[in-house]
Amino acid sequence: MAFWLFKSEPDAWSWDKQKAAGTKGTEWTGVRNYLARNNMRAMQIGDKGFFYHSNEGLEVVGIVEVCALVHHDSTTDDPRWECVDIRAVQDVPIPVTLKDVKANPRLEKMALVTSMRLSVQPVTPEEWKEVCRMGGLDPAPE
DNA sequence: GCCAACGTTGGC
DNA sequence: GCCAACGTTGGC
Repeated sequence: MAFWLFKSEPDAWSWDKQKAAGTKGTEWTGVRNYLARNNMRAMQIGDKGFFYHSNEGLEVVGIVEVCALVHHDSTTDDPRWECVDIRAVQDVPIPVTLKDVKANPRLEKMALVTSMRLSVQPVTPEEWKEVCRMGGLDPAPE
């Protein structure tokens, strides 16, 4: 199983809305970046991800799970753009802020720091465990 | 609201 | 195929 990080501006799509979408989940639409799309192409059912609020909050607020493999993004006619479906799994009890991530030497290589603008990012198992620990989720959900 | 970083577009 | 111009993202 692989780990990921999904970025969203709370104004556009917040963690509350994601949770309200329930276990059926929602399409992660609107990605118009090849690298981000390729990350979604690599996702498997059951892969876990962090839900990160950009612009406002700047923190990891929840855990999500991939519940549908990549398929065409219904919000565009352009066949290049695809998306997966994700569903909320649980809150992160203590949201992990970008500041916290930057201040932690074990997370200095995290894409959140090094590839600031990438909206769908891979997360290593080590980073996953560390962010979960910081977020008050211990042991980390497998 | 500003601006740096970076991805994309388009002229050559 | 290069690279300058442009647009967008996202932290501050």
